[in-house]
Amino acid sequence: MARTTEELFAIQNDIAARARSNDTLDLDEISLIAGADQAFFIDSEGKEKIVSALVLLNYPELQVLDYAYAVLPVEFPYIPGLLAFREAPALIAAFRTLTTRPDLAVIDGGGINHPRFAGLATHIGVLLDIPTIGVTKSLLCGTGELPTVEGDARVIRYNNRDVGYYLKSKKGCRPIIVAPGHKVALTTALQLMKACILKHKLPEPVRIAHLYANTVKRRVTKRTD
DNA sequence: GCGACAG
DNA sequence: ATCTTGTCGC
Repeated sequence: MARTTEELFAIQNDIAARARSNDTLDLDEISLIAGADQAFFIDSEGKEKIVSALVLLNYPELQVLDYAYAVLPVEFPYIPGLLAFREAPALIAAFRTLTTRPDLAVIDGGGINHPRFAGLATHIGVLLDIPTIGVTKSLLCGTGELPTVEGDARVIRYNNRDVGYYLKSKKGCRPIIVAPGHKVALTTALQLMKACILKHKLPEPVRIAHLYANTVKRRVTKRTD
């Protein structure tokens, strides 16, 4: 049976309480990073489906080592603040197909920069017990100045707490938002994402995962006659 | 009550 | 997120 908003809020409060804001890994212990992103489509039966795509990269080289994905029916609507209940199931299914465990997962979605400090990245990190960082292109909540110089970052605050950063990743591009998800410190999240910016606005893990999500989507929606 | 609101 | 071609700028 469907759960009430109060129950979903309670789940998020519990996840936020279980989330760790300190580093669990030393920077030099990170060698395998996962990037995650989702794409949606309507199948031949008119059913809405979600594609959760994962890409594995070595670090700090950032070369693609492997890909993985999962396609599931969508059973929850998009509601700001409750994104995890819509996307986490498929994302977790995709992670379960991996034979190796990444040291860190960069997820396209928020982290602790969330009304209840439990965005998608935090949700996934706590449930799968992996260090995570959330990256988004727009803000759900919080405030912060917008950096204008490439490479510069400004803290984002919410409820009197530092919850992430605006990062001017490239000239001519609006700043992206970087936030800790689970088991990664605030400054470490920023440092790592800066190291993952190559020639594009988005960090390599999520940028490539986004491309792969669309590749899978096109593949599964391609007519087979 | 009104507006804002990750993907 | 998704519907969609070319085009201007870094």
